[in-house]
Amino acid sequence: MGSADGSGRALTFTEEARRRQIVDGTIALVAERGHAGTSLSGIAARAGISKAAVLYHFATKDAVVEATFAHVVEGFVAAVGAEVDAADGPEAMLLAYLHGTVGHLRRHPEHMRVLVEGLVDDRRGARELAPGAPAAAGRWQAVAGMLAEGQDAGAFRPFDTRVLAVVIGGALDAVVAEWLGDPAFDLDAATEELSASVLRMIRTVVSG
Amino acid sequence: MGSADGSGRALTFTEEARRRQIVDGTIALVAERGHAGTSLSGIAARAGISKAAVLYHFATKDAVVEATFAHVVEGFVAAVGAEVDAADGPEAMLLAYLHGTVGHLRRHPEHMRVLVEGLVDDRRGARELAPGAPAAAGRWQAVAGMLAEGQDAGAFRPFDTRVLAVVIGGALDAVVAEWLGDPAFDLDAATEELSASVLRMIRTVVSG
Amino acid sequence: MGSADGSGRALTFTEEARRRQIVDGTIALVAERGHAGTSLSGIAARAGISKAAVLYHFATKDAVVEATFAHVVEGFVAAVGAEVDAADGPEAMLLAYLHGTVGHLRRHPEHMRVLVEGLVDDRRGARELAPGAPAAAGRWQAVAGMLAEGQDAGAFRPFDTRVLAVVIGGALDAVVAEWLGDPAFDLDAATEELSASVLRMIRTVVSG
Amino acid sequence: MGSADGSGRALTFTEEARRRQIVDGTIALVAERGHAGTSLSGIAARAGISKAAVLYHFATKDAVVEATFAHVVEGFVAAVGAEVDAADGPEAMLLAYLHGTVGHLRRHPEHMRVLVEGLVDDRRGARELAPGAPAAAGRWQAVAGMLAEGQDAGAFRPFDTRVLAVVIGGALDAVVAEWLGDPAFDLDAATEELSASVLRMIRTVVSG
DNA sequence: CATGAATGAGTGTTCATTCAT
DNA sequence: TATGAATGAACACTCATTCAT
Repeated sequence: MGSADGSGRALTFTEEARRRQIVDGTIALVAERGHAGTSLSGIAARAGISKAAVLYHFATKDAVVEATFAHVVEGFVAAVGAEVDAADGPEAMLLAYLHGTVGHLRRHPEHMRVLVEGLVDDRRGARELAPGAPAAAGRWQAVAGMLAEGQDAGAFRPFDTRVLAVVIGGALDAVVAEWLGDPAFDLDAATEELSASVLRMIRTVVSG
Repeated sequence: MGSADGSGRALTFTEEARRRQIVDGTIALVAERGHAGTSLSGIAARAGISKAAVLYHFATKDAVVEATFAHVVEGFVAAVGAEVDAADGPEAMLLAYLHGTVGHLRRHPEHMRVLVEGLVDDRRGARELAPGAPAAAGRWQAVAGMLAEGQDAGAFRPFDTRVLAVVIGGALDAVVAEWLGDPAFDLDAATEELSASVLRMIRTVVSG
Repeated sequence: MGSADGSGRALTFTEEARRRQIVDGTIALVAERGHAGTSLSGIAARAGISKAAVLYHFATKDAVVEATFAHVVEGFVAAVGAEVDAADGPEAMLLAYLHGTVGHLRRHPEHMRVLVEGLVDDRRGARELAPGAPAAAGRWQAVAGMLAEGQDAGAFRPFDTRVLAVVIGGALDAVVAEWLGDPAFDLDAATEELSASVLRMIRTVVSG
Repeated sequence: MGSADGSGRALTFTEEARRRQIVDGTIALVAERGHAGTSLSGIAARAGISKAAVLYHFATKDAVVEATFAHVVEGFVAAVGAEVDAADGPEAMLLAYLHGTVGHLRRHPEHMRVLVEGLVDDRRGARELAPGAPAAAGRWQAVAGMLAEGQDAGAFRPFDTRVLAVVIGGALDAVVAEWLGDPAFDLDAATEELSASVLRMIRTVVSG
């Protein structure tokens, strides 16, 4: 059955390297053709190994996709988390989140599609990446947390934190997606505009 | 050859009914499984007819998908357009757009996924619904127009209209998507919150 | 069941006209795309009527093909037969056959492919036009007859008439086919060369 | 991706064997039902493997057909070429060609149809075996060469070599086809008669 | 540790044919 | 007399998966 089990046994160094190679190929492929256009043989070709080899390391194509998603999310959380942690106060944290997200995705545009096409149950019960569905239900829970903190500190006006997290998150995603679809789109300026708009949304006092 | 021509000749009543039946089935299927999970046989089964019968009416699976997309967009534009047209002034129009969109999608939740997975040219030149891509490049152009009008009228502060259209559109989509993923989500309250937030974003003067 | 029966009932004038229209379309289509590329809908489109209408007049696609073949053979036999009948003596008749065939096919190049792809039993027992098979077994029986006459008259040397009929027929077909494949091929000159060669083959005395 | 690449890498022994098995099945099928009646599933069934397995080894059905054609031509050219090369002088070479062809096709009657249905570009640009078309335009170019040599040597009378090559080739094909359609046909006697007739056609001096 | 070989289920599409009208 | 509507069977091809080696 190979080593693609969930037994928790430590992976060898080579093993780990192969998995990375496969995951990286998957990211690139999804970025190019979307999830629907990403076949196992495509992944294998990208990684320079055989289809069977991929399944030796991952048991299932779905497992590859899940691992890829996990890897991307992990990187995202780490990068943005670091920036957020370095910020002081709810507002600075929120801005750090916005800038951190944009910065990370600008550095890794191939991660965008993997990230945005959330995990969803398809008809066969298998898990599949699909669009238009809220990824993992709580994609913007971190944002909601910051908003709540800001409210507690009296810096933000009263509002439903879940709703505003969704609003801010959706706006953020849309801005990055716009840039992805049209590289001429000025992402920096847009991020500034977004930040300003978000502050207006949440601040208790807004000055012209 | 069937009647799946583009000759513009008027369709018979029965023909029109069958096409609707097929399009409706496709909408339902896309809502359930997404575009990637929507096969011709699935569509046929949904409509209670054979695969060949679907292709008798539509020449190609792509034609079915395109017709479905067109039908959904048409309905959306008609519904929201009517509400917007009935509104007075840029701000009212924008709010009408928000409420109109939410209202329409609440009445037709199955339309959401068809709408959000925009038409995109895939690698083989064929047209295919794909996620994460700004549908038809100008999905929020109407919003941008209202924003520009509001600025001209001096009611809105200065900002890049394209960027704010994207921000507002993204937020709107996200709110509806959240409700779709969790029917317990209070869509009405969220829409109010969204409206208030959007007004704060764009108004020259913001009061409490 | 329509009128496509073999009851021998006289066909109405309109009926006859429709059948001709269908047969003519089939000839054109076979000439363009070969038998394999000739579908019922192609035939119908060519004739400007519906698929069902074709089958109203012909019961079966195979029947259309057979009728087409019969029509073409009939025309061929009539044309060449007339020229042969007008000739005097076995040698003149044979030359008339060669020139008659070439002339007829030059006037009706679309008939060539219908003629050359002989009738053959395919796997399902249905009759189908297929290449490389001797059409109707006795395609060159007429030639064999002339050869026998010439031998009886002492004008031709002794040889197996069936074999030489096959040889002459094959050569004739090949010459016409060459012209069909390359219109620059000088068919008149080739026919002269063919005639001269055939005479050398069969004459008792050969001069020069 | 299978091994159906054109990379020129050497094929494994087993791989080569499978390909032969598939090609042989295709030859048999074409002989039985003609190219039009030769489907991928037919080929697979003949080879005792699944459709997918055939496509594992050959990328495309067209590739199977092309490989089959190439294999048959190769065998034909090798066999006839050897006999021709062993002959001395244009006349002997020509006779060797006739006897070589007949002998080879008698030993491999299934090759006839593959050989005679030449490679032709069909309307969709794909390559397909089609009837009635001069295979590869120069199917009898070798014959034309021998005829020219004979003329240069003064052994053959003057004539257009292309035309006589077509005539001789057509006659040869027809003789073999006649035998194929009727095994009772005495192929040896026919070949002798053909040879004699051809010599009469081309020799400067004809005796008796 | 990795692969070549194979497969069954499924893809969209074409085809000749049927039948109610 | 003709057709619009529908269909089942077949078509070439793709896919994720299995398994002996």
